[in-house]
Amino acid sequence: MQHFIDVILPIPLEKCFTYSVTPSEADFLSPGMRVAVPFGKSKIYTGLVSEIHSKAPTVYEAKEIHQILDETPIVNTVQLHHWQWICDYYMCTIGEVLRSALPSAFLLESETLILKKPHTEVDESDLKDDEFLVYEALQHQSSLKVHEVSAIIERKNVLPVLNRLLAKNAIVLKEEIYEQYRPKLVRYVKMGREFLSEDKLEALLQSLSRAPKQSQVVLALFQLQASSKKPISVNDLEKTSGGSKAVIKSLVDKEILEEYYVRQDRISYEGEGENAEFKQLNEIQKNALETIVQNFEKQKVTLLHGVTSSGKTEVYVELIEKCIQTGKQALYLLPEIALTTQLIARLQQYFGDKVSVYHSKYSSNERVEVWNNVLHKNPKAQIVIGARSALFLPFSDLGLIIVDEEHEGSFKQFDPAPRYHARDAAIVLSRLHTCNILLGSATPSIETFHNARTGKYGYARIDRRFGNVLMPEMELVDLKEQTRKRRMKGHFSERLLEEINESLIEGEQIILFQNRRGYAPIVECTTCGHAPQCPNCDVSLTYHQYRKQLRCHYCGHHMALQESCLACGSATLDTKGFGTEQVEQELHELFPKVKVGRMDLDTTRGKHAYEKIITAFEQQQFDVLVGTQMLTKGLDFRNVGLVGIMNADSLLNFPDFRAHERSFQLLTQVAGRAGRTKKRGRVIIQSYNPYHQILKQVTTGDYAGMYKEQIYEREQFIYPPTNRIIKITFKHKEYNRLNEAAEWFAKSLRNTLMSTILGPEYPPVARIRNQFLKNVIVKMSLEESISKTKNSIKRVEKSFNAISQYRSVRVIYNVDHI
DNA sequence: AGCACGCCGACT
DNA sequence: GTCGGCGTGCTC
Repeated sequence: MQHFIDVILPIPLEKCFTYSVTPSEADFLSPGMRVAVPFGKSKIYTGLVSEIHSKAPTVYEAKEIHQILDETPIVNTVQLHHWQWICDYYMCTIGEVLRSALPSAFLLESETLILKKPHTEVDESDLKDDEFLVYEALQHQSSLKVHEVSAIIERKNVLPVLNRLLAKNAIVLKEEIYEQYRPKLVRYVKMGREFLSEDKLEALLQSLSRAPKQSQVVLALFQLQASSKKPISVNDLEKTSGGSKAVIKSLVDKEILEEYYVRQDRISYEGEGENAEFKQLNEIQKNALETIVQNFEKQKVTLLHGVTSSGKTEVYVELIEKCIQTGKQALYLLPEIALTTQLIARLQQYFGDKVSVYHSKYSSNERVEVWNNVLHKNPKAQIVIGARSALFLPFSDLGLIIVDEEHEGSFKQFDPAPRYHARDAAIVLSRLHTCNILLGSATPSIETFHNARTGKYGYARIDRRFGNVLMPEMELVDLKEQTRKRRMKGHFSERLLEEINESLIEGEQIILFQNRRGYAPIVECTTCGHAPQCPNCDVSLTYHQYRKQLRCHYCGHHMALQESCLACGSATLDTKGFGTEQVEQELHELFPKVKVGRMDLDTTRGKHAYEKIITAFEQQQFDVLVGTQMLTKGLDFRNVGLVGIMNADSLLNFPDFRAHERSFQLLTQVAGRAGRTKKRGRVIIQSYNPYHQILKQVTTGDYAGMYKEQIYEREQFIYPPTNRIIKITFKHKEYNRLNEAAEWFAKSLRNTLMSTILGPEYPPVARIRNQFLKNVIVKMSLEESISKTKNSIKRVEKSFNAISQYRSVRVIYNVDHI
């Protein structure tokens, strides 16, 4: 009987690929193991075995696999089911899910090697110049890589040359794959066996009397060995002995020292271990915990709705403790930016080295280690705290998932596919594991709160801050009036300045929030009205003062700021709008002595920049922190007495059905940074529209009112949660072709679907990186079958792709888009 | 997604 | 005349 395997390849293709295997391979393999398989003319890819069977494909000859890469599966069957759900629900291919789920070091790709053909003589005069160069290089080196060849002949396209050399019988090609994961090895040394006794050592030191450095190293090593049983790394020896690497090496060469390697984990917790006492929960927290546990017993997804700084984390800690006591694994999901060292350190204090962290700032090798620890149920990874991609780890026995800051839009992956929502995918995962899941937020998303209201989810509430700290006092400032009365200094109202002054006198710190980075989003000529635009995108360029640059926030295009207008030549340039840089600068002018820090994408570029700013602010190295959204997430600063929102309108006027919900959440969260200790914090919200309903609801903490109004609007205008939406984006570099294609698609959808179809419409930024964009939104009632509708959409896409002018237009699905 | 194949302009 | 541009089609 012939044997075959179905393989998932990390490429965006609907089809499954079948390869043939030998009986013994079929016996050895099981789903979830990686195999290297030939794909296309020459490439070798890593794929994942999804099924082993004996149904021979009918329309093609299955290729044989190249090699088996794993001894045991690295992905379990629960994961495969979960991935299948993700690709079905979010309308992408399982290959795309695979690609984003596995750490990249697991996905090896082949590299073509060029070798000299053995036992053949080539007439060198027969070779052209560049061919000769390659041939010549191969006389000295056994093999060349493609990029090395391209360096030798100083050209990008090397294939013609290689093909000619192949034809002339001078070279052969070989595909090679490499394991990318390398364990970290640490070099240790010990005394050679012969010199272990005291007298031997003496003799040795005698013989080294003319090599003072070497004897110094030997002595140091001897002392180190005597003082502790621990192995001694080369680095340690180098430091204590003062001898260089070369000295140590020569000792090793003389076999006086013996070196050996030990595999070391890249990520390990060096702290004291579980030393921190669990904080005693207060009555309200206890009640919440009890409600949660009751809901868990009913196997319900549960929402923990606790105001900012109400001590949700302590409740999580209790639940995690309960979970790990049963020997099960726990997953704690957070938005990327909320994964701060503050929080991680806190959890490590409670759970010691049982905590592993997993997120995008980790290198691929580090991720492989966490993956393997989870896979082997290593106690080190019994608790995983991570960003959305931690959802893909190979949990086999999950007991609890916590999705903290559940309302955060960044849980939804935007680009590339799979465009999944980590909260919703986590709920599905919890079902597959029959495990408990808790969603936590101070400002739940309308969706989640709706589910709690209708009884689908359990609901627990903490409506008081921990330690009975009062909610901050909020005040709205009317910018219109302030401007009319000429009470503004730059972008600061009189009230805000008063409060800043008072806080500074009190020695409290201040956070100022402005949801825009750079100095000003528009530079405009007051003579002719010209404003520099990005050549690749339909946006005006933002002025960044620190480099005197105009930058595009969509494609990264930048140019120097011109002294005079590029259109009319006059020097009457003015800026419109303002960003964090300008707030920072005005502060410097208004309060020359005050130290100001800024936290936005521009100041947090480096790997640890983010941490540095937070620590510096924590240690009160500056008094004021100006920043964007980043400030809102899970930061816990003790000494902040005042939060100022420079301009709330930029949030409220966002052209999006979630703008109001998001404004409420963002403003409430920023405000929550104020007064987290005994003294009541103050919040000043500046707005041109202070009577806006949402602002009123923020200041009175009226979540219920906000929910009631929003849910009514969502129902009226056919949006989630009372309906479902799928956004389809079309992308192409030709304006006309895109329009025609999008129109065609929308028309076909209207003909085939019951659903409401919106558009096609241009998004607010209609061109990015020279690609025009157009959106169609499919709105479905909850009664419609999602899978049927999705299938119909896929069928429309098929006929769409059959039209040759349209085929090059990219179609991007975004299910439940944020 | 890659990558080969194939057809057209701009250069040694 | 070749080199290299990117449109089109295929990958078990």
